[in-house]
Amino acid sequence: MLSNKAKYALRALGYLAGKYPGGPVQIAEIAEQQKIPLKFLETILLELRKADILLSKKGKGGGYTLERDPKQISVASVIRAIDGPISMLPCVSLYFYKKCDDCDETHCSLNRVFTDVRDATIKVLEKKTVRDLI
Amino acid sequence: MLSNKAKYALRALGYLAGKYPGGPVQIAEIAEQQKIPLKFLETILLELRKADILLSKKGKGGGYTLERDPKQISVASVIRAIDGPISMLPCVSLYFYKKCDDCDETHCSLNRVFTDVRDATIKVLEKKTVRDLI
DNA sequence: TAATACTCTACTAATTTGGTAGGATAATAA
DNA sequence: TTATTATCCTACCAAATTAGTAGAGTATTA
Repeated sequence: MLSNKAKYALRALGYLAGKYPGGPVQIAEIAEQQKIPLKFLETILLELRKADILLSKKGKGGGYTLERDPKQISVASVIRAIDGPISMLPCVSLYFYKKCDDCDETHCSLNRVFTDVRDATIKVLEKKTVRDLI
Repeated sequence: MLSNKAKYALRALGYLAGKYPGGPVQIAEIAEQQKIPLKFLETILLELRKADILLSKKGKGGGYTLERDPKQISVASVIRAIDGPISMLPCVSLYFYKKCDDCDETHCSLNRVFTDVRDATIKVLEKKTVRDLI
């Protein structure tokens, strides 16, 4: 399951995609329009900026904009930035790999099964973009 | 991510599949062979029995056996029994559906995206069985 | 009737989730 | 230069979930 945080992130990005290209949009506007708690959204957008998904501008007339065209931002990258791994097991994760301590991966049947699951899931999530969230 | 509990469940079922068909296998044997905490495994196997995945027999010579042929037990059904939903959003879940309170599903873009993700993931998980976990 | 092995309820500690508070910093404009 | 705007950042907190453990109860068999 996606966390609430990731859901908010995707909703916020969909909103920004709807305004792309265009000037900076303020957190407060996104929070109000998408009904997301303002302070929570602050921390979320900050993370998305650190993940090179958003650009920010401070001061009057400031706000957030997408770092690039909505079609170039995959849903997979957003989930990874907020929730971390997409895979169902650490030992099959591409971006958050972690060795199992109690199995040999070349022979582990769980590893084999969940590698296939990962491939199927990620194939869809890499193809879907923020453009699809408008 | 799968919970530890689900991982243990799958490992235990893989072990039982390796002995199928055959007499009852005791919790203690599974726990030792698969290095799963005994008392934790007790609660897990109980849940799998209640989900009609395992049969149990009490008393001397008792233990657990698969309820049916390993090929007839999907990995999807095991995950659902232990962790619950496989989908990434409650509003696209087939077995654990829950309405979003803040979006109209027929028009919600998140719903559309994660329905496709669900279909891809579940297609694999329904095809994989406990037989693949031996 | 004693031993075996699952059953069940309840409890606990650690981690994660879903936020909030409040001040710091940077940009703009009067 | 100073007020205003809006993001940045650290720290905190409560509730929920996860990962187990404890211990007594029940059914089966020999």
